[in-house]
Amino acid sequence: MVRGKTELKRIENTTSRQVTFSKRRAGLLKKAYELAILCDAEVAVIVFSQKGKLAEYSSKNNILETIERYRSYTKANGNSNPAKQDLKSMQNLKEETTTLGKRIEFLEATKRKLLGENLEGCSKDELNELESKIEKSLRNIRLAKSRNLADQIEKLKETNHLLTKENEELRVKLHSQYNNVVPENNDNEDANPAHNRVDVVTDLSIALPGPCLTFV
Amino acid sequence: MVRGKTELKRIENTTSRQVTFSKRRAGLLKKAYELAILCDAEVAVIVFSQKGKLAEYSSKNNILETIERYRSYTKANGNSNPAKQDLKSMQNLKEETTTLGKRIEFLEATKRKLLGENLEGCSKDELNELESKIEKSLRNIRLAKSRNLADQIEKLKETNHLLTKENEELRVKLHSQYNNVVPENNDNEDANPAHNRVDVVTDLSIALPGPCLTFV
DNA sequence: AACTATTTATAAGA
DNA sequence: TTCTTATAAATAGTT
Repeated sequence: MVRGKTELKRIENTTSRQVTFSKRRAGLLKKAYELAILCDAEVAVIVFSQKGKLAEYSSKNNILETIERYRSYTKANGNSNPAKQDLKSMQNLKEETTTLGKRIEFLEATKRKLLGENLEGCSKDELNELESKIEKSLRNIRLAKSRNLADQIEKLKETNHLLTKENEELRVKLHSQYNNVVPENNDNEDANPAHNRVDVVTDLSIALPGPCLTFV
Repeated sequence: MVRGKTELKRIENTTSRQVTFSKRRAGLLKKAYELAILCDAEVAVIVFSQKGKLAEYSSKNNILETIERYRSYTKANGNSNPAKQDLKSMQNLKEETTTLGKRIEFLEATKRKLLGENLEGCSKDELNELESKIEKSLRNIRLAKSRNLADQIEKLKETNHLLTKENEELRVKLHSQYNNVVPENNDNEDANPAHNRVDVVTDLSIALPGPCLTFV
């Protein structure tokens, strides 16, 4: 690898993954070829791209020879269930994979354009359309973010409300049981009621035995 | 290869052939592994040494999976007896369409998100990431638009320049052949030189017989 | 198995 | 896709 060594993990960018795939596939097949020639070895390589495209290398005339040798070697043969299938449905399935492959290609191209990549071939009209789509998308995303924040605030308020109520109840309870232990806090300089509540709870945890409320 | 590049032919010295085999076999398997990881490809490698020792690499749990996929792929391409087909191949093809279908589903979901649709299930982090991607995309699209416009302007200027020259030549020609027919236009009130040129050409088409310049 | 001088492979950019 | 180029990786011959 080169130009800042690559980490050994899936390349996320589709384009560069495909380019790297082409190059490395060629490299792998070349290495296989050299190994076979230089060392007189029997070598078979099978590669399927993500789109399902096949590439292969075989030092034999037919790669199936090597595969058969492999089967014998591993004694894993003896499968070959000779149940037969209809040619027509086979062809249909093959056509289907082709169709699906094309759709994947198309979707990947669309995705790249939406991400603002590979825009070289786009006409003015295409660019304008793309721009308005992306602007709309951005509005939607920001809307979703706002909603997300609003929801969060709503939930926090609710929690806050519940806590306040609970707190109030506790305070009342305390007041009735330990009439003179809990300070009224009327003179407390901190005007933030939340702080007052925390103070009360803290006092509670000191004043009362057993489990107590804590804020997590 | 190194230290005076090796010729691509069988290494005759047995020892060095074996040593080279070990090194290169390791290299080949490593390359296969990297290709599978980096490019998310399905790779199978089988190597038999001259002594018949087996080495293999497979990106799947079992190399037979890839071998079966290979069989299906080549059969589906019509490389085998068209009358009968193998059940296994059929199953593999079905699996393949399922895999491709899943990828399509994923790509379509990605596309919808990029278009700002179906954002309900997104977390805050997802939304932020999406937003920055889309902002980047918008910048790229606008850049492409600017380039597009700049190109257009450049081309128009060029055309303009050519037309001006052509026009000038025609005017000279006219002047020499019909000395008194073409007006000098010195008193023309329109200060726009482009308009002057069009006037001249228009005059030309009226004054002369035969084919004339037209602007398309 | 290590070393190291060179050749190869290849990532990024055009 | 193909070309170029800078740099990482592979490896032939040696120890």
